[in-house]
Amino acid sequence: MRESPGWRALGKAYGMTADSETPLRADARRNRDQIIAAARTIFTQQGPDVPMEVIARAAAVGVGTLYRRFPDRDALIGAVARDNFARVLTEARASIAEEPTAWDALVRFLRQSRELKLSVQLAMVSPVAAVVIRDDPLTDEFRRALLDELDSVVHAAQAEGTLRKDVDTGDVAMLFSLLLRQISGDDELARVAPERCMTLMLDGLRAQPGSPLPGRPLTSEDLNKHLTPPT
Amino acid sequence: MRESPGWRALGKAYGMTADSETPLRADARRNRDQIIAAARTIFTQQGPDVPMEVIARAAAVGVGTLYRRFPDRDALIGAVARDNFARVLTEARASIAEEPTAWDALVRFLRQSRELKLSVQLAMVSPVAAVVIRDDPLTDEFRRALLDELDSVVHAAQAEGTLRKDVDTGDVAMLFSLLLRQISGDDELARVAPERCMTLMLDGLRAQPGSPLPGRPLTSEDLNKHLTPPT
DNA sequence: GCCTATGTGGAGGAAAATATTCCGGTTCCT
DNA sequence: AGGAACCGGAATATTTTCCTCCACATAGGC
Repeated sequence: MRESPGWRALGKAYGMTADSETPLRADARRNRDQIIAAARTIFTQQGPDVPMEVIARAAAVGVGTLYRRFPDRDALIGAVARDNFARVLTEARASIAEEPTAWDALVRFLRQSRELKLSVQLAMVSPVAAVVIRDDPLTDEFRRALLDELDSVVHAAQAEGTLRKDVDTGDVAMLFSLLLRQISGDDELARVAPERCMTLMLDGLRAQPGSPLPGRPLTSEDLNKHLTPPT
Repeated sequence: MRESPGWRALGKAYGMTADSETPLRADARRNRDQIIAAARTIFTQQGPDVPMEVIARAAAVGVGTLYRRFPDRDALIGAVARDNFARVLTEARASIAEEPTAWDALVRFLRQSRELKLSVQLAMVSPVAAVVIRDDPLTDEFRRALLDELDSVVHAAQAEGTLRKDVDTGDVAMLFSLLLRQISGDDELARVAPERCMTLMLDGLRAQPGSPLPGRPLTSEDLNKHLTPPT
């Protein structure tokens, strides 16, 4: 009868922010991290509506363990969101700090960041997750901080003359949020296409265009091959 | 016991291509069209995995009617796919015939075509639908014809000098397939964003950039408003 | 090494979502 | 009018998903 009343509610509101309650046994902590890592991957690919068991399997853990650590899906989503937003923020700051120009920082940030995908997915695509995020003050804080950083790069790039003046942070975020959905399959097309699209989109953003595209042009024959032969 | 053996298989393979079997009573035909129309809308928005009853309701029809006309989901998907591919093909040909330049034809085709969205969704995003399409010779024919048309516009635009030379039909299709997923919600952001993205992407494709963007720049504050206040 | 609080896996029953059948009643067509 | 074709949706079957529970395992202080 260890559970005092309100324990669950507290856990759900603030999550396990490292310092909460008893400091988890070593293996428990490891499992918890695996769960979040697995959920991060799967949420990115399939959205936050996948059955809990899928996540448990991917984390090499029993469903029981998952439920013990996260009382319901919302708790899990919340934890993943906090973790993910923090990562994105870190990446953004690193880009800004390490790249010579604002444009380079922007490009690096957008290119390297698979994490960003998940953030946008959680915040803007999935209605369920959006609610969870709105109700979690910590996540909300991360989100604000992130947007501040983005704002500063975007405006700096415009001051540099590398980013067109008729867009703003919202446009940039929206544009790249479109890279969300994966093409099904795992052939060359599915692998190369996102990079090419990314480059084309960056050319669209740039004040003057002209970047070379990676890979070779994808023809309609490529699409055919993607549709027909696998089996 | 009207159903001779093989009837279902035949119906599934070729679908009701207007001339199949007995020519359907008037009300039946009407209902069938409503079903396909409804399915088209819903598939576009939510993908082809929605419960059958949702489609029936949207078509103002009982589930029974739906199942009578389409023995299973695959049959429905097949019918919608044929209908949709045919529409896209028509739109493509109209664009090519009526626009003065290849670039204009391309832009019009990509802009106006909500249908295209569904085609790409069915053919490339949903694995289930992809299988159905692959197994249906008629749909396959449509798809080839469509890609031929696309090929010709793309190459014509390149010959004109309006489309960059380092892309091909596959790139164009992929890029716009990204416009698939909607942002959740129905506020200004959700309404304006797609158009802006479309224009940015076209700028990225264009040999020289410079189109004015519709609407006003979306700021990070716009994103905030989208996330917080509704209720 | 031993002991116990803490943690684990996953079977299994409850609940929800979805698919599919069936038939009394209605509508079209000649 | 009259019969074949068709309709709606309640009822039933099936599948998916959730979540609890407990016999067994392990970490880690002593």
